[in-house]
Amino acid sequence: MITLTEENYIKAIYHLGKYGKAMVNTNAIAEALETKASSVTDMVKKLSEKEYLNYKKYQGVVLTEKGKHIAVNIVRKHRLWEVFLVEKLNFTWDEVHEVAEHLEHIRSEKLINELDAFLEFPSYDPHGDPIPDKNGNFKNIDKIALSQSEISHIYTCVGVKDTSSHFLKYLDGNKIGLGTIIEVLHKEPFDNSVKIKFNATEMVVSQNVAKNLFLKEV
Amino acid sequence: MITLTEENYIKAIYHLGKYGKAMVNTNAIAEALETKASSVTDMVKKLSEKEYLNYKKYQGVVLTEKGKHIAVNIVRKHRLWEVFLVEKLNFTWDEVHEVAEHLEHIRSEKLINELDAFLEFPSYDPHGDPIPDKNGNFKNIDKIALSQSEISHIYTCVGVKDTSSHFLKYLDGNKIGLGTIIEVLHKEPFDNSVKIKFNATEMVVSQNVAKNLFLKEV
DNA sequence: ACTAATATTTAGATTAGTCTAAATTTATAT
DNA sequence: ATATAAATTTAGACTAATCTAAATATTAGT
Ligand SMILES: [Mn+2]
Ligand SMILES: [Mn+2]
Ligand SMILES: [Mn+2]
Ligand SMILES: [Mn+2]
Repeated sequence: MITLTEENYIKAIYHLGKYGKAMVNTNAIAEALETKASSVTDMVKKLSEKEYLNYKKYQGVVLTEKGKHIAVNIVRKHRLWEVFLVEKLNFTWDEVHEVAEHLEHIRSEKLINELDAFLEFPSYDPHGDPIPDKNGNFKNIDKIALSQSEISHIYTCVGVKDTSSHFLKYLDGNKIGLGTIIEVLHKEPFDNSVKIKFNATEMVVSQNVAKNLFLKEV
Repeated sequence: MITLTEENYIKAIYHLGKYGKAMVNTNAIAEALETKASSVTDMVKKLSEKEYLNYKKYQGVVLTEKGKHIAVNIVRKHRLWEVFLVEKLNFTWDEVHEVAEHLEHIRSEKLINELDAFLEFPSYDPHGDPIPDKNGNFKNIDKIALSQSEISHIYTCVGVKDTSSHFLKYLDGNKIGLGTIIEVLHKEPFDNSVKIKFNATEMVVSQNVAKNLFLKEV
């Protein structure tokens, strides 16, 4: 049996280990879960014992296949619930995360597969993140950050990296959302800000914004 | 802050105290929650401390208004989720209880009120139990058990008392469900069995069944 | 009214998850 | 190479929820 807390650790480690990084270190996990490093050490020993991950003292952890499988299933549930909340219950994309954080732990194969069908097997969640299917496969779109874009090219906005309420509300306020068509007008080398144009509006966004907005060439 | 376990105790006490019974006793709670009497005593002290109920040593407990409010809210969530599972996700009425047992603890005002609206404000759950509205009011239908029925009267089946999978599957197997029109043909004094007729079918049901099937005079 | 059976509470132990503070290891910087 | 800083682990303590076994209170039967 796996506990809710264990699930949260495994998911956090999965997300932290996603981009490169051979090993995920203790402090990173502690920060992600808003807990203390000493608590992480304890839990990581237990998860290692249960073979959800491999743990090298003072080095960090790597999920096993068994651990990855658990993680992907939680991500699947999290993102499907997010779609449900936005599509069916009038939640905005900045409201869904907190509730999905709890719904993701409800354990019922039938529930999640029926929900998937009810939502007509969505491939992406409200933040543009891919939703694994019931076998754990997800179609990864090849997206780039706005900061990686090329001048005078035209892109569609397909996702966000930062899913915090602050950032999402900033985008809402500026009428940028998934599907928005963006032309890159200028990239300022001095502060890495980017001048963009969309729906006849021109605006300059900071490097911070540019790094957190994902695009796909149209 | 109230824990998931506390919520389960409060809900169990609410259901046990519903019919008459001034006080709910320790063993009844222990049985309902499949735990030991000593655990109940501990928890009941804590809930009393937090003013969710009044506890008289060796006598039992009664929920306070504060406790009742919590209980009704959990019941509301439980029954709304049950409706969702049946209406939208193809669950049968004997499959919903277990999952709803977990979903009922998800805490989000918006979630539950939007779900309520999405389901078009249902008044009854799949077992015929009334669903409290957001203010905690529920319209109680005046129903009687089949065992209380009168000969040659005609009734509509409006609910079940026992919501166990066993009983529900028995009803399914005999094509009895909510909405079924039933005529009472004979009541056998010897064993309290009842002979009924519905959809041109005649059958005899045991006292056990007769006590767990709720009817309303048509 | 007294005894026996039943119900309930207490005492003490256990497990999961967490924390602070101290000890240890690894990384960095002269 | 050595000292210092940063990261990590250990030790010991705490809370929530549970259990078993023993003690105590209530109820029922004669
Ligand atoms: Mn979570
Ligand atoms: Mn998301
Ligand atoms: Mn529950
Ligand atoms: Mn029900």
